[in-house]
Amino acid sequence: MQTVFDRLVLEIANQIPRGKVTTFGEAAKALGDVRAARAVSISILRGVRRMGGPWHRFVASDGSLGKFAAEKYELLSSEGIPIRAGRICNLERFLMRAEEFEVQPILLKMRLAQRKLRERIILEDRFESKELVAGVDVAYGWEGDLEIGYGACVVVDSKLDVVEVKTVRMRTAFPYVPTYLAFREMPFIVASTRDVKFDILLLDGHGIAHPERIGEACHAGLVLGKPAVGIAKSILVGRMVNGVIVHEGEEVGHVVKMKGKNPVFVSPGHMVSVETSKLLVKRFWGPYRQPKPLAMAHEVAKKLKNGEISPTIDLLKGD
DNA sequence: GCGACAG
DNA sequence: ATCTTGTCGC
Repeated sequence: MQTVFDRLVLEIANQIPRGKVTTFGEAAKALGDVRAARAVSISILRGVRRMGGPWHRFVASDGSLGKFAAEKYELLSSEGIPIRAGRICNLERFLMRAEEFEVQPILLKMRLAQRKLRERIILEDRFESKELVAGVDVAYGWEGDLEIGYGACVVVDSKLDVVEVKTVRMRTAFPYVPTYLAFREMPFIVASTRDVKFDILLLDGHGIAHPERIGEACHAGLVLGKPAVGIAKSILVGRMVNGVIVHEGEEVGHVVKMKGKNPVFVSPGHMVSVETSKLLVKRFWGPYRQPKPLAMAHEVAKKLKNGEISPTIDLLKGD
């Protein structure tokens, strides 16, 4: 119950009267995008339920109860909701739809922000140098109902030697919602790269291979004013055509397949071309399943989460 | 059962 | 991404 998203979900929960229910999807739509349905359910379970709120008035779109069905059955039954075979009967009769909620459509606002920001994306090579490449990654964990993120930035030089490592620990400000990943991870990217010297940024996720053509790598490149490349393990949008990711008729990225490794999907974020993005990923690969800076950042973030190392910056207790 | 949506 | 025992493959 700590993020803006959690507070908005709670507002929705408090607008459902006794004898009514809503679905995770309808609540997500009220917030501006059905894609947030999963995030809504997590927020309900870890936030609203723990604080004793009306968590039971949220069900799946087919009327099934979902997690803690037995407990939810008792609570809904006592409020007059008919349930048979684990499903609400005549769901539409008791359902509150998205339009009935009065809540800030935060995801819609974020989508508009993405559309405004994407106008500034440059898909041409604009390098000062290609000597120092930074990789950033974030690991996540829960402490009760508080979600904590552990960010790591690792910089390597042209010989693939690690020249700098910076880490940060802080609370997560936004849940994971497909196509809005940047809003979850940008705070960690900004904090872990602050005062770090590098020429190119690599991160887990997509660049322009995104439904709005502005994935996390674009967002990060724009905010930091640096060339940035996205490297993902699966496709978000588009189809593979001869090693190229094609979305709505445009070439938005490449499939890079290194010997003995699973393929990765590479798309430019900012100040780099589609072609150069691919070459850079190969150039800084190393003996891992992804480019060395990313593999290292992943390891460091995991160690930080496990308490094996302490953070350069700890925003949990000041610093 | 199908389709599947980065991390 | 995280949750997790035993299981599979080199």
